[in-house]
Amino acid sequence: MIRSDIIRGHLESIILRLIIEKDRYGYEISKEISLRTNNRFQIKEATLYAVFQRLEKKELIASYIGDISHGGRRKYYTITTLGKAYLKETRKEWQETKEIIDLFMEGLE
Amino acid sequence: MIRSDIIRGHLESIILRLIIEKDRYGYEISKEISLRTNNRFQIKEATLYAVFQRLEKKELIASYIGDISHGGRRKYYTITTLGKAYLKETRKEWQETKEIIDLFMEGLE
DNA sequence: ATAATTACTTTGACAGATAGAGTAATATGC
DNA sequence: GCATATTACTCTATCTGTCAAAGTAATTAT
Repeated sequence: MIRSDIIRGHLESIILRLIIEKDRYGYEISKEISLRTNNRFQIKEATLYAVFQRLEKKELIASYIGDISHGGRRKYYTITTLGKAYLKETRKEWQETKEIIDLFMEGLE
Repeated sequence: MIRSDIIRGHLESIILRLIIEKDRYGYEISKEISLRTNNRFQIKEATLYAVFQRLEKKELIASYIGDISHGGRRKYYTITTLGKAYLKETRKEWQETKEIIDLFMEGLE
């Protein structure tokens, strides 16, 4: 399992990325992250819902109550125009971050 | 300037990397980071010295007082065997982190 | 029935980053 | 000679993000 300090700062992007593909609900996103990373990273529930709150407050996502299947009522999230712009921005930032960290992680042996 | 949440988790590695090249003191490391990143990242003083404390506590570095030139007395840091091993480990971890985040940052448009 | 699974929420604690203020010595400009 | 800048480190208080833990609630499987 990858350390959370390392993923920290990318959680918003990861979640936005999954929501831009289609509207999704929390539990689904949690499972999808585990699936795509082969369990190398698992988001904790409390963290996930905290991120949702932040994103919604910043109006990068919006939510609506969906159907109540398989137990709990699902709360779906959809990305806003602002959210799409933000995601695009973070993708650029990620490229730059890689460059910078590689400066220190590469070379030497 | 790159967000600190994104560098968080790599600070220890960055500092160890600079110290493995040669013994260095705090102020020097701070300047060196700004220099190598073209000011795209600057470590804050308080952060730097907090990292030193953590690293020393974990015995990844050791320190000694150096000559008192240009003002304040310099405190030099040197990497330990444990620190070298740790650094090697984090380099592997960084490769994996890139893979994982790229999973979400690539594709799509 | 009851256990497991799906699904979301809230609270409190903790770790790491950092602003801000302080200490202290040397170097530079006038 | 004196003020200011620069070098160099330290400490405290605060903020933010992560997450353990516990709870609520409905559905599905045994």
